[in-house]
Order: sequence, then C-alpha cells, then structure tokens
Amino acid sequence: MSPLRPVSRATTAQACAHQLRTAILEGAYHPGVRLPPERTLATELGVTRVTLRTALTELAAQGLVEQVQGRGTTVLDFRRSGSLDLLADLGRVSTEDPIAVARDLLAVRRALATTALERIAAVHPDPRPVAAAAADFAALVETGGASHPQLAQADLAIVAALLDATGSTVLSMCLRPVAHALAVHPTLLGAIYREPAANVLGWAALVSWLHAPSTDHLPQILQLLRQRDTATLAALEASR
Amino acid sequence: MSPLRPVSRATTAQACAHQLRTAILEGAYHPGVRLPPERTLATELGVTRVTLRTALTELAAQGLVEQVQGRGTTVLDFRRSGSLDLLADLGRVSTEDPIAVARDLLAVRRALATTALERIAAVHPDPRPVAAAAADFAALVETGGASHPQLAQADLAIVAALLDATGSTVLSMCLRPVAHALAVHPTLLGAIYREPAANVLGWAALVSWLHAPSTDHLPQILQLLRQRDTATLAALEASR
DNA sequence: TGGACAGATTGGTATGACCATTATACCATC
DNA sequence: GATGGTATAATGGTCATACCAATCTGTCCA
Repeated sequence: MSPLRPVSRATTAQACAHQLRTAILEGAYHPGVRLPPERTLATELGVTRVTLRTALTELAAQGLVEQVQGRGTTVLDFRRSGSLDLLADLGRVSTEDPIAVARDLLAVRRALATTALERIAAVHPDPRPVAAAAADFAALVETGGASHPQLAQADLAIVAALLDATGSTVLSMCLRPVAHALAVHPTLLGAIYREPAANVLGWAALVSWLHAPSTDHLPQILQLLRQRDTATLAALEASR
Repeated sequence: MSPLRPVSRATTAQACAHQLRTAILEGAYHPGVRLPPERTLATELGVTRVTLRTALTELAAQGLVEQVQGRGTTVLDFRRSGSLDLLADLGRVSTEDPIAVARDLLAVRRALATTALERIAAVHPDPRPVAAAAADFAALVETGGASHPQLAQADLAIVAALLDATGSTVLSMCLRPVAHALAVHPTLLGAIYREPAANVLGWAALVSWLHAPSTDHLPQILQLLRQRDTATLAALEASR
C-alpha cells in the first residue's frame, strides 16, 4: 500500500464551516443565542457573504444552527438536533469527556452490531466479501508497519462489508457513522489497536461464524466483543 | 396540547433541495452518475445559480452528492454516506420496502433503548422529567381525540426526556433521529397506535422501573418492548 | 391598553463577472 | 508506443452589488 494519500483541498466555505462548527461545539455559542449577522461574520472571516452563507447552510443541514429571515441565525442544541456526522468531531471537543464519548460509542456499536448479526443469522448472506475485507486487515497487520489510521480504515471496510451483507439500509446508515467516529477518535485508536493480533483473531472468529450463522452461537461472538471493548476502555482509563 | 403547529415556510432553496433529494432517493440519479451542470439545473428549476447552489450544499452536507471543482456534481450512495435525517424520507421512497424499513427502525430503536436503559440503571437519574412526559402522553390518550401525529409528538417527548436522563450525548444523538423517523413513517403510525392504551401501559411500566432502576428487572421491560414491536409489525404485515 | 404604522435589522434571492480545477484532445519528445 | 507538455473547454468556487421579504422595535394615536 502506498504511503501517499490524496491531499485534502477544503474550499473556503468549508474552512469557514469548520471554524464555526468547532466554535459551537466548544460552547463559544450556547444554544439559543444568535450568531452575529451574516454581514458581520463575513467581514470578520474575510470572505463574501455568499461564501459565508454556504458555510451556514452546511451548519444548518447538520442541525447546528437555524436561520430565519428577519430574525437571524440561532444556535441549536446539537444534542437534540445534531447530525451524526458530528460524532466524529465530538471526540476532539474539550467540553466532552473523551473517555465517556468513547465508552458510549463502543456501547452503541456493540448494540447495533448485535442487531446486524441477528439480521445476518436470518438471511445467511454470502460471507466472501466480509472474509476478503478481513483478510486485507490481517495482511495489513502482518506487515507490521501499518499506522493506526490505516488499520482503522481497513477495519471500516470490514464493517462496511458486514453492513452490506445485512442488506438493511437502515442498519447501514445507523452504524456506519458510529464506526467512522470511532475510527477518527483521537485517543481511542491507540487503545483499540494496542494488540492488533487480537483484532485479527476477533474478526476471524466472526468470519468463521459467518459461514454458518446461527443465533445459537451468537452469544459467544458478542461476549468476545464485549470483552474487547472493556479491555479497550480499561487501557484508555489507564492512559488517562 | 394545542392542535396548532408552526406553519412551514420553506425557502426556494429548500424546495429545490427537496425536489433533488427525492429524485436521488427514488433512484432517478444512480450513485456514480453526474448531475447536470449547475447552470443547467438552475434554469431547469427556474432559479438562480446561487439558489441552486444553496440546495446542492445542503445535499452535500447530507451525503447525497459530492461536488468537486472542474469535474461536476456526483451522486453518492446514500446507504454508505447518507445522513440519518434521510431515514425520515426513506419511508416515503418507493424503492425501499416500507415494512422492511419499519422493521429495521424498530430493531435499531430497541437495541439503542437497551443501551440507554443499561446506562440509566448505572446512574440512577431523576425520573421525574420522564414521568411528566409520560403523564402528558397518558392525558393525551385519555382525551381520545388526539391524532396519530400528535401522539407521536408526545411519544418523542418521552424519548427525549429518557435520553436526557442518560446524560450521554452520543446516545441522544444516535437514538433521536431513529425515533423521529419512526414518528413520521407514513404507514407505521397506525400500527403503533392501534391500541393507545397499551402504549400508556408500556410507558407506565418503564416509569415505575425508572424509580428503582436495576439491571435485574431490565429483561422484563425489554421483553415487553419486543412484544409490542412484533405486534406492531404483525399489524403492519396484515394491513399490507 | 392596545393597535396601527414606520423604520431598521437581517436573512433570501437575483445578476453578472471572474477565478480555480478538471477533463479532453492534440502535439512534441524520447 | 509511451510519456510528458500544452491549449482549450467545461464546471464548480468565489466575489461584488443590489434588491426583496420577513422580523423586530419603537413610536404614536385612539
């Protein structure tokens, strides 16, 4: 695998959106307060009003602000109306306890994974895509030089294959942002891939189950998952 | 509760976004294909390019399209990158089996509710906000004249109170859009509120558990939840 | 007290222009 | 034949300015 990644070319509007988003998530603007008028914000950020509005439209789509003509732009409570994409930013925000965020992300992932596996046991899908993705992950670990983000990327690919196997649009859309948030959580990756060989074993167990999925053997898989999550959290707590 | 709701005043850009969004969800534009150029779309929709761009920015934020300068606007696979807000639209889309969507929404809700209740059992939060919301719901049912959307609204309020009780930002953000999607699912409401008294009893059981939350009695609550979900699905299947 | 009106504030839309990136075809070089 | 450079067109990103539309606020008057 090449060590090169596509360079990221954020537009001006996305830079504005990023700055405003972190400001809101950090609590610089509390829910209910009004943002400065667009004309003011635009000059403060050194962009045109059109560009700023592009950024604000993005924030509105993410449920961070609400715009109404004549009144202004109001900050919303992202706990109530925020999009799940924000989970990825939540780990970086100083107002949230990163370990609590990690704990809840793991718990949600486990809950949804349980549902996904029950679904798989009911439909008996083709296990090969998942097996292939798991093999990629194992190969990546074997080489040894893979960075944590690279491992996370390969991990996400397995999850994606697993979700495709369920054939459920709803499950895919729910679980994927959670997995992504885990993969970009700043302090979590080290704990998750502390012992990559264990991750490989975990996936291997899942893949072998996948070849003859039954709800009978499901508890063992889930037990393994829970053990790994608690171990991850313990490592996280220890490194605090 | 007043029967009046704030009137919706969609802007021109939101109308454009709505039209494009349903077109994509319906499959008029498949993932990977390019949308017509902005200048063309704008004239077709009878709006300025600025307004159209506002709509496209919203779609991009929802993970439906990707814009890159010089190349064009590409349709994405919303199963892979779509925001959870789209779940609410998914029930209306003809390409998805509404009953399958309902089944998965209920399953996800149950899985996340389980996690939330485990969390509540650990922290013993103040049960009064949830009890108050449940009382509102019961009162609404008692009057008899409440419409299904009104009941759904009151139901959402209970879920919101429950999520606030967990104190978990992640859980709130994950479960709320699912609950909202259930509340606006076109064919589901009738099945859910077929026997509103049963809903009241279910919430009452939850509230009483909430006063002395323990993981020991949790399975009974969850069993009740599962029974109600299967009954709802059965009613849905029967009315097909 | 309450309603009507005027003005200021603020977000929404329209025009027109120009910049930056991408894709494509063509050509020169090796 | 493959590689790399270059011109050109297509397309999204940004800018500047103006005006429309909804909301808020204060004032005045009945």
